[in-house]
Amino acid sequence: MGKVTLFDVAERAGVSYGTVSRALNGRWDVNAETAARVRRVADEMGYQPSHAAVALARQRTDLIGVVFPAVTAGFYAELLSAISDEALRMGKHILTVVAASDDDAREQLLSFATGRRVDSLVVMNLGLDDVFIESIARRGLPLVQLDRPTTLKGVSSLVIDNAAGMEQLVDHLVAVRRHRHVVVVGGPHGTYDAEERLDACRNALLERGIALSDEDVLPGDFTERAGAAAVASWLKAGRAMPDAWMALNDATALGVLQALKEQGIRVPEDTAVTGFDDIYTARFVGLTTVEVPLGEIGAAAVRFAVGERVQGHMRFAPRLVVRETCGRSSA
Amino acid sequence: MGKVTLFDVAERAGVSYGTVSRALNGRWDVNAETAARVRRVADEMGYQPSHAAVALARQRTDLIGVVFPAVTAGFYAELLSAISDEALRMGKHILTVVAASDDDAREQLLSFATGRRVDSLVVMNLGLDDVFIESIARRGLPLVQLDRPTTLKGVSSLVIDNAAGMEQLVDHLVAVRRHRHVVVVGGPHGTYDAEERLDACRNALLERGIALSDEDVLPGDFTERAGAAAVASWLKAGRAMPDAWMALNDATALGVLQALKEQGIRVPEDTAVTGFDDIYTARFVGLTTVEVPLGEIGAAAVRFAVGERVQGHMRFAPRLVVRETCGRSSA
DNA sequence: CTGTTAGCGCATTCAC
DNA sequence: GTGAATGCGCTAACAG
Repeated sequence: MGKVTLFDVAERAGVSYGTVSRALNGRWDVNAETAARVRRVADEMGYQPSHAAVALARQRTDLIGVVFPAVTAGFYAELLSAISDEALRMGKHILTVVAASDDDAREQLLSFATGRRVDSLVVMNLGLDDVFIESIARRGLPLVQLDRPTTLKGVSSLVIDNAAGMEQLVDHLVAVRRHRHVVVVGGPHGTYDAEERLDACRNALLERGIALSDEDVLPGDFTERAGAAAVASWLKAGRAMPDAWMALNDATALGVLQALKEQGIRVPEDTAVTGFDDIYTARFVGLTTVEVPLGEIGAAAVRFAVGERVQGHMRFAPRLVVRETCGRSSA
Repeated sequence: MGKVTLFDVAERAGVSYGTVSRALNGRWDVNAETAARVRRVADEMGYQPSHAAVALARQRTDLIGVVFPAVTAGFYAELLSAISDEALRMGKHILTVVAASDDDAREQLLSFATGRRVDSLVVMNLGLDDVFIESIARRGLPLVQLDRPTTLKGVSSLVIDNAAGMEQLVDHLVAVRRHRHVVVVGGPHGTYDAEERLDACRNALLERGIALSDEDVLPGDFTERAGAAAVASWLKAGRAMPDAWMALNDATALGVLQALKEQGIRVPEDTAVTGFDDIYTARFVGLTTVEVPLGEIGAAAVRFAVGERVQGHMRFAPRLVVRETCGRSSA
């Protein structure tokens, strides 16, 4: 119950509390014997430094702010787990904010920056523009961005190698059977991942001799609903079922699959479906997709967040996960 | 860039910084005019109080520690979202720890308690015994437990009304078609939810004239693997396919469904399957289950965590979600 | 109502 | 090596 302070330990150990501070922080200029004794006493008394006091004195909170949007909370579970893990390993903690809206996110980030609430920030998919990002980075907080590459000063970025992922998917598609006509369901306009995936997809297909016409690219927003809507609109337009549906993320693919199923269209017999991300649900619907190494990304994010090297960039390659929605290679 | 302090504001506003503190904290004993001016100046200067200093002076961190196990991280996404939301609304923040193991969790909790890292704690499914829980609650931190009821002093508990959930499930099962033989796949031994659900299930079935023999209760641990294993062992034992499989949580049900599918056993034609929780994946496999109001629970958790009323108990009723795994009522 | 004065618990110069 | 003295930025109790 009694909160043990540095002072208490000092008294009990028969030294001044300055010495205790040094001993406990493992500094070189302390008599080894004294240090050992102090350490023992502190241990016996169950001493734990007050984070608030340390933070105030040292101007450092040991807190990493992690901000992500509510809509896709499930997707970030593994990432959060990895971040928390690595943070603990480094003696830091995670202050999580699930932002209900992009505006909320901005407000929180701003408050974090000026209020010195955290030491560094990890953000993702919040629709933040460079001007804003920079304005907060300039406040001195190292910032790690997980949704797109950046060259801003003081901000690091960890991104997915979307092209590599798409190529694996297309390779698999053509390897497994002949595909002449594929349609893709896109993601939110203006977001890096959505656009890069679309481009990569288009290129990869073209290399295999499959052209993507404008009508073959359906609008989407990375949600299941958009996937289902895409199928519905396609059917309503009376167009022939394509050989494959390529969704730019798994959530969309799930929507596509569900809509297809409701229409009695069999997968993979009548058409194929691919996703991107390999979320938890994917395996239960047999979705063929590419797995994004969230664990590695999370760990790297923390390292960049706490690292002295305030700036860095990494690209993570996804890995193909073959399940049933494209059929199995007969090769 | 320049960190604005109370002192700066005071100087600029021409008052002492004690007054600024009072004005900004909206205390009654300040001249309305002065307060307004101070507030305006603070605003202009972009003043933000230093959390560390406030925490130290006020002995309060405005932080709620949320600790949950990594294994089921996905399940907590919505809960975390709700908690974060309500916390923000109350001017608090969430310090999230995804504990890799129960031992990690204990260590963190202990450190939180003695190090005054957070003001209160929300914990769930960490395999913590009462002795431990009490030892940390006694340290003065309000504790909200989300996995089982408790009568410990200083700790609140929010639990699911498992009996209500099971009854709805069983009701649905018998309403939709005749069921004579049902088998259930259990959860981790010794956990409240697992045991209460099993009891409730047994009772609910008995009331409808369906008895559960010992062989009809398969061991499990709330994972997909356990669900699949249960089916496998059942089949290996050469026993006849039951009319229904009741899994005590959704993850288990997913495993059951998958194993069944691999064996070519159709659902719901050949047998029915039920779950519990209504996780995100459930809808994509058409799982009939009960939905746990995670949003409400999360919000309530925060309220208990920050509330002056340090102790409280609530029970949340799940809601039946009918999909396909039991067939549709022909009524 | 407002200015002054102690702490809050610790890190970190300085002297000794 | 170790003790004493400052300061981190703010709250709160105290005088005026």
